[in-house]
Amino acid sequence: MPGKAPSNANGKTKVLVVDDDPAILRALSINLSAREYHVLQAADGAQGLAAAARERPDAIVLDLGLPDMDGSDVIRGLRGWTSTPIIVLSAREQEAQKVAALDCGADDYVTKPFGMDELLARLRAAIRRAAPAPDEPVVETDDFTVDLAAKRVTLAAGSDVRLTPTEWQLLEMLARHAGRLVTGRQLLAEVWGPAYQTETHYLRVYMAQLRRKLEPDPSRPRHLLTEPGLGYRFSI
Amino acid sequence: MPGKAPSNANGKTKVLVVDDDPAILRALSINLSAREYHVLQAADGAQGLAAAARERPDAIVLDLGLPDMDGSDVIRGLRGWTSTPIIVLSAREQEAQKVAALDCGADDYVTKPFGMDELLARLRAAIRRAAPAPDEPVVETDDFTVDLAAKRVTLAAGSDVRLTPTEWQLLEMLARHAGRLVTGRQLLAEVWGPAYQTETHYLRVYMAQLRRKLEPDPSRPRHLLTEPGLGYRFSI
DNA sequence: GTTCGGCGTATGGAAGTCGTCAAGATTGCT
DNA sequence: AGCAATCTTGACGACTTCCATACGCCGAAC
Repeated sequence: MPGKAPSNANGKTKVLVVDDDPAILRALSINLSAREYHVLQAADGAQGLAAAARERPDAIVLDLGLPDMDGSDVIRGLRGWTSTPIIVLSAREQEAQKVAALDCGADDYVTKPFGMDELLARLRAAIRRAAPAPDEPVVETDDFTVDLAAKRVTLAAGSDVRLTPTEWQLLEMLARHAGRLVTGRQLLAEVWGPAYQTETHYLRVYMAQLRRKLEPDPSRPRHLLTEPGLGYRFSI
Repeated sequence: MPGKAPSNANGKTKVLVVDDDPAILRALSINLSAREYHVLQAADGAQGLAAAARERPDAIVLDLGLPDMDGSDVIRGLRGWTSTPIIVLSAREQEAQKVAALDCGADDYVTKPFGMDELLARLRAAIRRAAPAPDEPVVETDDFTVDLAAKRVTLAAGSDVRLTPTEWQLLEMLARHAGRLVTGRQLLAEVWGPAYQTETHYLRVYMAQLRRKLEPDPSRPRHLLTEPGLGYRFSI
């Protein structure tokens, strides 16, 4: 199936379903699982936000009528740090609410009762759109090469470098924005989760590890540069 | 208006509406024009494809019930060469048709009769998604180049300039209003916070630092100009 | 000619940030 | 359960950035 954006180990596309109605949760879960999606569930807004931060789903199906939070606030909470597609479900047929949700950053809006096939089609469309154009899956410098697709780093000498999962995520994030400055907040939110946006400490530790593994002279980095007070930059 | 992706000369977002019903064509045209979109019209599939190729709209609203072609074929004809967002309109409430349209590559699907506000919200959402980079904000002068996205300043000679966070914020603020005058109050409120609107002192210190780093002759600035008694201006 | 207010420049200490090392804590695998 | 790899956490010195003050320059007003 083309157009999917599998992000986890087993190659399945992760979908997070946030709904307080167990019947809907179950129906979606069954249908999505049958189509080889990896389904995560959450019963209210707080759980949904936590699950999204923890699991990094490829798409989110969100019911607006949650018991604990306003739907728009959930959307804003997600959009603060991720651009994962969000498909909103709602029992209410109020146009103003649709407009509000879409303008908060939702990608699509489906009114209950909905047809399962339609929801699945909209989900496919959303995930297809979100799949980033694999424009340049290889970033190359004088000293090493980062292959985003193969998740592999090779030194100029030819030897492969072993990176831990966290190290790789950090390097991937930097390499995807090669040349551009990436703020510490962005990196922390993406790699460790939005709750860690102030733990700048992790960044220092892991940047040091990456430099030790990749830079010819780790104490004078040529590619993994610090912009004091602002963030880091992958310089080719 | 954030989120738009103006692609033509006058800065408006181009929307192509393809529908054989003159009433809908007119209603959409009026509503879109009122919201500062540039509206193009086509009455059947062939005209629609031709207009899309000729005009490169930023989004397309497509009625499925066209007299000359099947709707899915129109979508496929567009998707062969462009990824412009397509929002499908259809009178029929048939789920299978929605699914087919979405799987052909449509981005969204609205069933007639539809609320104008909802359609406009979906249009905004589609255009927002399609604008991956909120354009490439680069401000260039004879002596240096400011790349807002990459947070990078390069001298004409080619060397990068290192700015502190405060220096960068100040320069960014000026560059975003390039050519226009920015008052000291605005700058202070934005960079240091609303409580500092009278501390004009900070401005003098940091403007001096920016000039020293960026101007060929810091004592006779060519781009970071003082408007005595008013504020500062970034002159290209 | 003097005074005054707005502006530009220089400098030093306080506060914060960054890099490094190393010791727990956690996880996953055998 | 035990082991190894990985992730977290803490402490410290080196460095950068920020803020505050002091001083010189210039034009306008008197």
